[in-house]
Amino acid sequence: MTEAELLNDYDPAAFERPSVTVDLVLLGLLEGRPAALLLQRDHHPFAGLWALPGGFVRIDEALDDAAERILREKAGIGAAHLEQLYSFGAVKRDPRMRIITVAYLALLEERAFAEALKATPSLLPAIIDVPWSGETGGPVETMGPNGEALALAFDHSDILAMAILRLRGKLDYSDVGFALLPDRFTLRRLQDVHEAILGVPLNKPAFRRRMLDKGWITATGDRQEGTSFRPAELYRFNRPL
Amino acid sequence: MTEAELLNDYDPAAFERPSVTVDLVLLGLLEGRPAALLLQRDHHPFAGLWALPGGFVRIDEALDDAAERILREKAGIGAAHLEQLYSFGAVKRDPRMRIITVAYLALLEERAFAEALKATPSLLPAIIDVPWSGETGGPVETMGPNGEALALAFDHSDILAMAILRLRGKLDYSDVGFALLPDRFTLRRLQDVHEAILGVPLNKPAFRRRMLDKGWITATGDRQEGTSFRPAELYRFNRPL
DNA sequence: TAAATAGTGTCTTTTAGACACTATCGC
DNA sequence: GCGATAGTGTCTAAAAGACACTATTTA
Repeated sequence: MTEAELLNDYDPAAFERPSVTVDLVLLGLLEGRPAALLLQRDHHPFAGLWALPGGFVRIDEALDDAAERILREKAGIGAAHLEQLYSFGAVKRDPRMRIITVAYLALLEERAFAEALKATPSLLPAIIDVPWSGETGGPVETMGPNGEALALAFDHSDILAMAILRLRGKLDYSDVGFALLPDRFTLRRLQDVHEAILGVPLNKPAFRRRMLDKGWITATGDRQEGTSFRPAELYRFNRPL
Repeated sequence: MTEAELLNDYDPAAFERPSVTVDLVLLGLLEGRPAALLLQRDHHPFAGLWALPGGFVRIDEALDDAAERILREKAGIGAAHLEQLYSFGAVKRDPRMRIITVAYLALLEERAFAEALKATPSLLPAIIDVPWSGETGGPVETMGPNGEALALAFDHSDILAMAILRLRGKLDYSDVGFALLPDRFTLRRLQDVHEAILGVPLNKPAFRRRMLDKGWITATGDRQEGTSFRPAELYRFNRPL
């Protein structure tokens, strides 16, 4: 290693710096299927295509804080399950300039999903088509409310695919499944969530047994209202995992 | 949103940019225990403490490429299992300036581990103490060859903890366990790797059954040599998962 | 009582743990 | 044969899938 290289190694000013953004996968359920909130781009590059909400990370702002801020600013949502997903750093992922993006996954329950749509009407809920491609997440397809395919900007379809993959992996041993549901929910709804994310039907008795045996949920004693059939019992998630 | 804010949203030059680095967790096995290769810092900040090898991401270099380059430059290793771990972006994680780091996990088999030590003698193999803290990864402790505790610079002990956590999570359904072993290995060695990473003893017959039933490994017909007891059969990993 | 969904009982299959047993090598 | 580790057979326990059955509500 030459003296110059050694210096470079310790002198950050010697390197041109990339921009860093945070992009959010705002994930909720639409008609029982996983859906992400997207914005249509009206400028170059990728004008007309759909993109994840995002923004630049400020110089005095932690990554997690940037994600929370963008969640607030772009979706009007104060709190949600928010976790870092992956960082995307291909050189030409943005044709204008070097931008590295740190993708975050935000899980919105029904109400928060609806509120985001109201707070920011330009957000479009796009259903994510989740084929059962085994554990290895194949490419995902995105479609608008009328079933039309949506073309995504940048590498955002990769980011979406990564989000689904992450969800699948964590569904069985973490609390992510509950983050998409309101405080009180029926076991059937919980199973719907799992089936939507996994893209595969599950066995009802086995599912109920698993959920109850894990001690994750507690029966409230209350029941669903407004059904035209036997109302299901409402359960609550036991916060401390 | 005001006009100025809107502009800022699309004008990256309006934001001061952070530096971005890649840090590597060079993980191998030392005396059957997980160990990471560390460098002692000789400058401020954290002079004297131990740190993960790392370097700045160049403006025309993808994140993955930066990780590979640093693997080459700092450890003299051409190829290894390399995967992105997590991005660390607290504001003051480096007291000098804003640096966001993208941590990568490199899994080195015995031979590569030894070669890295030869190529870069300043690397110290530090054994990572892995208590069985359930699935939630508690803090990890690092110790030098004489069993003395090593203090780590920056947030690097968080990064190490994340690496162990990731390994544990993927051990059972991915090929990471094999990345720490040479081409041909005995079932006992494979079980040792799993036990070292999980920090818990495993059942021998069950372990063998699992590995063979999954179709991940094939018997070579050859046997270990140079033992003073019954030599074990050598197996090979079936690359395509 | 019919329709619809909630919720359960139980049999089978699969998978994992326990543990002792046999096998095979060098010496 | 001894010491040491490789490798297996088998019982038991726990978990998951299949599938039909009962239960409870509204209309």
